[in-house]
Amino acid sequence: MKITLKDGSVKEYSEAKSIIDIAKDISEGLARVACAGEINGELVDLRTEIEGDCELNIITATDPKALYVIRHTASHVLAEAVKRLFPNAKVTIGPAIDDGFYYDFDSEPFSREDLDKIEAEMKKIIKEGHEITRFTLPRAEAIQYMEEKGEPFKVELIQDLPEDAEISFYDQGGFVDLCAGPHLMNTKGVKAFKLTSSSMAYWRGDSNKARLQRIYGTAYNKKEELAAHLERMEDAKRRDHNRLGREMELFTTVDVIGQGLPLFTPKGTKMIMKLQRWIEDLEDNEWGYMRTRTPLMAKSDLYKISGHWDHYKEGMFVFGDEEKDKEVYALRPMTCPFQYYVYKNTQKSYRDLPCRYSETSTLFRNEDSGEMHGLTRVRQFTITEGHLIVRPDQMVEEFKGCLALAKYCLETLGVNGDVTYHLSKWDPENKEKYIGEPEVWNETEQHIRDILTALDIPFVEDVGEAAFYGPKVDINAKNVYGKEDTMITVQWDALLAEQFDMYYIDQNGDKVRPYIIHRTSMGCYERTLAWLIEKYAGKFPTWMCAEQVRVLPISDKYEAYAQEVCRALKKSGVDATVDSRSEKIGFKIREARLDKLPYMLVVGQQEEADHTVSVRSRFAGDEGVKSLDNFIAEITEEIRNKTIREEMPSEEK
RNA sequence: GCUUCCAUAGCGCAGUUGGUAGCGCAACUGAUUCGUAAUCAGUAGGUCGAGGGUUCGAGUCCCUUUGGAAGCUCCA
Repeated sequence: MKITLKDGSVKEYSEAKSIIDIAKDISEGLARVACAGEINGELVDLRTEIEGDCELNIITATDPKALYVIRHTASHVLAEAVKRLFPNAKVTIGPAIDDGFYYDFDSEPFSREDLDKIEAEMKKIIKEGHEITRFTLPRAEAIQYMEEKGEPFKVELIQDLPEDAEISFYDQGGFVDLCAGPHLMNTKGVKAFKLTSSSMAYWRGDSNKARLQRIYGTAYNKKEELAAHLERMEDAKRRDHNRLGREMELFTTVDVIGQGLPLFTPKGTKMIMKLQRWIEDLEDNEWGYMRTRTPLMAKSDLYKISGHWDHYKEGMFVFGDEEKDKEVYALRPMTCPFQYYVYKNTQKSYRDLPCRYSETSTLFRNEDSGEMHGLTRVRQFTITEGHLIVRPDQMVEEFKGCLALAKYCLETLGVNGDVTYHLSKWDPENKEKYIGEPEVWNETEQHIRDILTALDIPFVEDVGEAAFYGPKVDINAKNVYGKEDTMITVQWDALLAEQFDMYYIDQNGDKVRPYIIHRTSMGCYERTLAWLIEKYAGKFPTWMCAEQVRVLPISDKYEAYAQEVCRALKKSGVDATVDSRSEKIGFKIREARLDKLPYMLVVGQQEEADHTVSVRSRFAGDEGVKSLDNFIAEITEEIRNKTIREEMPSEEK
């Protein structure tokens, strides 16, 4: 057989040979650093026997793909260490994940001290340098083997595998774990790892099943890479909006007000208002939207028509008891039906469509108490929410327009490169969660697929993520810790018009059901602000800053001029303040830097005499002396264009 | 809702085997009037989240409870 290597060279063997033996054949050095193989692009174990012609890439420790194998082996070392220290713990599963690995145990909870002990034990196991060997058993024998070892979770895993499956195990010096691999050849290959945290997890993610203890860790090829990763995690903590947003006094929470109900301070409110004014004007002036203003609550009757009463009652704040009270009200968890009744206010002709309604809409959702987090999961939030009532023949064009608007918003915020697009589909296996016919679902999903393809937007498809009334496009972003949240959603709805008896009159004078697009252009302000805080680490583009310029008089003598400068800036729409405290200029600059202000204007005798300002910015440091008029012209231009200036390297002290 | 951890001045923290509640920043008062990242001096601020228990004595140990964090589950 012929084996083509990565560099194009070809090796020929007369009989089947394992990848590790091929590596040894090439050089002993290569065999030492080999972590896995890649046969025709598929990651496989080094022990894999190659039987026919193929392309082989031997993955070495420095290859990023090796991390998956290193981490997987690290999770086995973790399991062995736990079994040594806690013999009663039962092992379950332990995969490699994006930035590390975890292993779930049925055990008493682990404390940080336990993790430290386990970490020390893992180091011992690695130092002992156990050879890792692989063997297989027929299914029945595998079950018996794991039963004898007293590992019921492993038995359950094997029972789910096909009858005729050959079950693979990995043995590292006596510790044997059911595993599909791939793994390193020796525990020594785990060179740099750290256990990061422990938490609770359910067996197979099912809250009705056993509660397990999950230990998270991370592993890298080199100690420096591990250190860099831990440094990134520290940086993420510094950027965390839930911490930085409070530090910067953008928002706060109060225990007597309640969980998931953030309060925005003047600074945070100003930022949100800048975003809101921008979006409202943009939608109304350039994208043909009409603004509505509808109630924050409604009688249960409305939600019964919309289907929310049956599908989403648990998530709503409901006032009153249906048994006792004549009328029951609920705060709205969405805007849709309210805007439908705006549409229904007058009879519409086909000429009136599309009707693009938008509203800066406050919504209420009764999330579970453990779900709330900073500004990203809250019980009251305000979203730039809209519904487009369109003729079926306009649907594709309008849906495209919604995505184009969303993309424009993301670009302006400077975050378009950080998102992923998802086509969220229904789940045909779970029909009771959705309304409408399967054919309609498949048809609309294909329409959206075509639109995304036409717009040249790369996307992934997620089963079971659709709204109950239709499929949608979700635009997701990751937070500093890599957790994904939906920022923007555009939803296709060919069904709810029926429930609300919405129609328009077509050319023939017939009543026709319109289609509906549920969409947001920038998402909800709370979540978007959280995202911006983390993206910019609090150093926002000038246009969205609550305080854009601070005028710093050298001494009290120049306060009058400083106030004059400030007034001139405010008159031009720039958010400016004066730091008139009797402090030294160095101190005022330090504070302004810590407040992450874009611009500081130092003014003293010279500036007052020449009607100039000494400009110091977050982007370029000392920008020199400019005439006041010039500075105002520049900064108003920067704000109007929503320019994102490049930050200079941090000189924080 | 579940598991673990945490809760001490406005914020960030320290507080020894249980023995008189502390530090830094901020705040306030005064002095200083200064040219690009911290001027000096002083003052005030706390039922140690709440409730109960053990003890001669609890910030510290135990129980209950409230809130926060991480993770899980859920998410129109």
